[in-house]
Amino acid sequence: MMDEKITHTVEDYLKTIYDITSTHDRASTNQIAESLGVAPASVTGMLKKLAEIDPPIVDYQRHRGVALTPEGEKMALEVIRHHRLIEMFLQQILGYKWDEVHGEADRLEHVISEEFEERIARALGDPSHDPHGDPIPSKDLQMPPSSFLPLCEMRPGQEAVVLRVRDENPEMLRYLSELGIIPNTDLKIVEYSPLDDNLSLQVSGSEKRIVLGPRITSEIYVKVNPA
Amino acid sequence: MMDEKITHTVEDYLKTIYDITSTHDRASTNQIAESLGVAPASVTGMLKKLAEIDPPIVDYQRHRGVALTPEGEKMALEVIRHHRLIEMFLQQILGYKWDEVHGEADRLEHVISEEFEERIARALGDPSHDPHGDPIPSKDLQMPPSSFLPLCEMRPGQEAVVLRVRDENPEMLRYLSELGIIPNTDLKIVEYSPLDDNLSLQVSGSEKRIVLGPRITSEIYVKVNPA
DNA sequence: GAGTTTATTTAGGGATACCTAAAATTTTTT
DNA sequence: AAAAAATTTTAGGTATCCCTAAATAAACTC
Ligand SMILES: [Mn+2]
Ligand SMILES: [Mn+2]
Ligand SMILES: [Mn+2]
Ligand SMILES: [Mn+2]
Repeated sequence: MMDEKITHTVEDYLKTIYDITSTHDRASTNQIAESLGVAPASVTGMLKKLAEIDPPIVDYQRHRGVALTPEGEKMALEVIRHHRLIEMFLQQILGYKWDEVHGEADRLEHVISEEFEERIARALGDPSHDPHGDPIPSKDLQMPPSSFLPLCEMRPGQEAVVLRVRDENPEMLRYLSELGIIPNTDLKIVEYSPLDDNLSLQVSGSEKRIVLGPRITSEIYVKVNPA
Repeated sequence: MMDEKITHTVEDYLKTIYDITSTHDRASTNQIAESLGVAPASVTGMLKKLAEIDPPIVDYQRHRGVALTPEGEKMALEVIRHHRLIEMFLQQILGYKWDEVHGEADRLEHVISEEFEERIARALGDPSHDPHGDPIPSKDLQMPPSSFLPLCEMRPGQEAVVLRVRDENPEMLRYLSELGIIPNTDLKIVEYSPLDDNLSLQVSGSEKRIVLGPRITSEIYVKVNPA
């Protein structure tokens, strides 16, 4: 039947599939299992269920992973909009730090009403990005266009502005904000060491050199300044 | 073991038991079943489970219903504090009407962190009562003292101030606010009709007579003005 | 205090929603 | 075409919450 009730867990599956398919064609069972911290067999079971819903919210093909159907994508964007608006709201209105918002938003995103969503969106002036620079889908679920590259692909001489930092790791977020690396920060790449993929860089306005390993630089997304 | 994780359903049981035992010695199985909309046998099963938790959160005696233990009362007050702070927050900060806050709060109360609780309490200036006049337990879970009588016990000639209105029925709340009957409204009882228990009364400052039946007047709580 | 009524418990199920380990299968790599 | 890797199936499990019908216990009434 149409309009199946969706559980929190299903919403988390949809978010994960959305995330993976933003960089891959389809999301594999193992990728999903890894990301959600469950066994692959659990994922297979769930995917088959999601493909049986009418209308199907995923396109599942045995041994070739899943992609979201248009219906599934809408539902994923709905949850993502909730999550990112809530993060913004916690930071702007309740004074949370940027490393404290993700966990709370992960719980609240499944529970708030459309009314709540609309009211915080209005209170925040319909923001297009959350505290980590993640784009917030509009009310009609259009994702704001944005093109960024991972910092790890930058090379010496290039200058770039930080657009986005992955928000799952609070410790990393605290570390980066201590270094002054947050969305809108201007960076200059000074050195690249191919052996360990470390990047040495400077925050605009400071002389200090900062060295970051690939574990970190792959979680930061930037836009290169035109030379 | 200590520190069992409590489900949302259990939190709802605790709230219900707290509510019933505010006017009765113990809460009977059937009262709880009625209030939660489940079968009496389901309640019995749940109560036995709650009494088995270490430490027990209810004192359950076959055929004599339950009362909360100190531990259970703490947990109930914790949820009630969440609920009422959230209601206040929705009304004061997000601009909800007083009849719209209850449902949203009923979902959010189970999900917010202590951090969230503290931040909205601070943002609201540590309120002692919610939009319906319900007392909000303090951070250390003391219920603010308040003594009120149901409006239905008032008689002609008495004057009283509205302290509290039961918040479960949004339609009634809308009706009452149209009549100007909200917490802090001063009322004067004009007439009592013993046959149907109707009360005729005036809102201070208005000439208009308002007639309310017992279904409504038993949901409004007041403090009598000293004559 | 015996019978009636009401409240509660027992006994037995069912649904949902999720999970895992190990064996079997399919796909990919070499 | 083997071997390796990824995926699926099988078989079974956990936890939570809820239900009805019938038996039992307690409370109430006369
Ligand atoms: Mn929404
Ligand atoms: Mn974010
Ligand atoms: Mn609390
Ligand atoms: Mn209330």
